[in-house]
Amino acid sequence: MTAQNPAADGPGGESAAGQDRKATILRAAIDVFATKGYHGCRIADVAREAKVAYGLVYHYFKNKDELLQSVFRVGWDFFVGRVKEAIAANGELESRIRGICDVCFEAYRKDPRAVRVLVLQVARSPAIGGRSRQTAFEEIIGLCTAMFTEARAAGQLRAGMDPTLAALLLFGALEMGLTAFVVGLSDASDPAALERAKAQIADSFLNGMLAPEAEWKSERSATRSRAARRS
Amino acid sequence: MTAQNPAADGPGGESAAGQDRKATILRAAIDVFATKGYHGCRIADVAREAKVAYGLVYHYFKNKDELLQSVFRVGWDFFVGRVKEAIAANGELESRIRGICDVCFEAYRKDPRAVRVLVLQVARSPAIGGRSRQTAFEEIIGLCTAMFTEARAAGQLRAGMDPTLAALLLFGALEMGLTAFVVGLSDASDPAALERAKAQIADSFLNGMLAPEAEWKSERSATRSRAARRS
DNA sequence: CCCGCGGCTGATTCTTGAATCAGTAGGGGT
DNA sequence: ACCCCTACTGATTCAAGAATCAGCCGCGGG
Repeated sequence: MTAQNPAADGPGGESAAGQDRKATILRAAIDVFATKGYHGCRIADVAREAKVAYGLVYHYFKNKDELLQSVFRVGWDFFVGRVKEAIAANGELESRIRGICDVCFEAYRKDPRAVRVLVLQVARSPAIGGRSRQTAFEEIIGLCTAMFTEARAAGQLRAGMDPTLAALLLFGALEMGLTAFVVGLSDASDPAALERAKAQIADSFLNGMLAPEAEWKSERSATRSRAARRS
Repeated sequence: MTAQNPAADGPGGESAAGQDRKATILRAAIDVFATKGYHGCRIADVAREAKVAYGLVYHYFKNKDELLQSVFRVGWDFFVGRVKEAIAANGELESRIRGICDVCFEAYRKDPRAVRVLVLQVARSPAIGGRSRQTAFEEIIGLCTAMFTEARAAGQLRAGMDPTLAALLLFGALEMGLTAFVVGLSDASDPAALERAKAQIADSFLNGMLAPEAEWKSERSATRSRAARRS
């Protein structure tokens, strides 16, 4: 008992301390979902992890589903934002792809738990997240499809390659690569292993995806990538 | 009580009928899990789908989890078997890969529901299936890792490519490709779309994975895939 | 004919855990 | 001084649905 909250704001204003607590709960939710899974945990677990009263969770979140929803939205929006940046920051297809790989692996390095939740819990699961999962999925795929469509127009895609399928395969490769770490099949504690995996995913994806030299129109800057490919 | 007698066969009725019922329930479980998900359905749904009394489900399966376990084991064993065949039936890396792609897409064509359950429900999920998920995952990946290791020894792998990672990427691509259909992002009702996707997955994977001509020792038969790449 | 046995039934019981709610604390406005 | 509003608490309530169990039905054998 004894609600020990030294900070409270005036009426009508949002309490900074309140946002603090909310963030704590969100964080705890990520950790608990990551270890026990959405269905495998109780709200009590989240409350305990956050060191917060059971009821407070319901003070900030309508129900368990909204909690998951929030975890997802925060994590996903961040991720999508980073991917957009990676695309915008690079003009060339290869560096864009590598940028996207960077974003994924960096996210995992920085917060494996969160990635685990996104990859393992939300991404797959019919009921969980309702329509937002489907939407989110299409959000990223659409983003990258556009990128690949542009690349194809520039003649950079292997002939006959569907841009949407290209987008799917990129994330398929990334997701499975990350899953290996998440699931413990690869050694996540070794940063070098992460780097190696990242590089190899990008390499194998690119070299299968880039059109062969012969067909390049290349009004773009002369690509060093050609040289890289050779070796 | 607990009628756990496997050797018992009814007089005229035959225990074959019993196996029949059990199979019916298993089939119903696949369909229900596929549409509503493991957590999203009740045993009553399975019973209704199987047109069987509620209690009979518990007559044949200890509990809900064992039901899922059975669904998984049956489906997965079949799948792994087919993959083994595909590897054994072909001597060359490229045809083996294409064979594996065939198996996956054929399985989907034949029984989308079952694939859906394997891909969406069991594959990801910490609690579900307990340790069997982990094991099963390693089963396939190990199988293919061996294949790629062999290929690398023969100089067919791009330099520096890790066999396990190669295995992961192959299934990452396949799984995501299939997911697109499962989730409705691609048109599953169009058989041509399936064929196209299958071919493109194999192509993009192979052309990124096969070592470039220059580095080939090639005691193996010259692959037409080289020519395909050119065009 | 009746006894028992095994496949089978589905209402009943029991567990779990989500969500509620009556209430405390304390601060700031009036 | 009072009031009220927001943050917060955790025992209590309640529904869902997993698992049980008391018993039926039809047959074959004694």
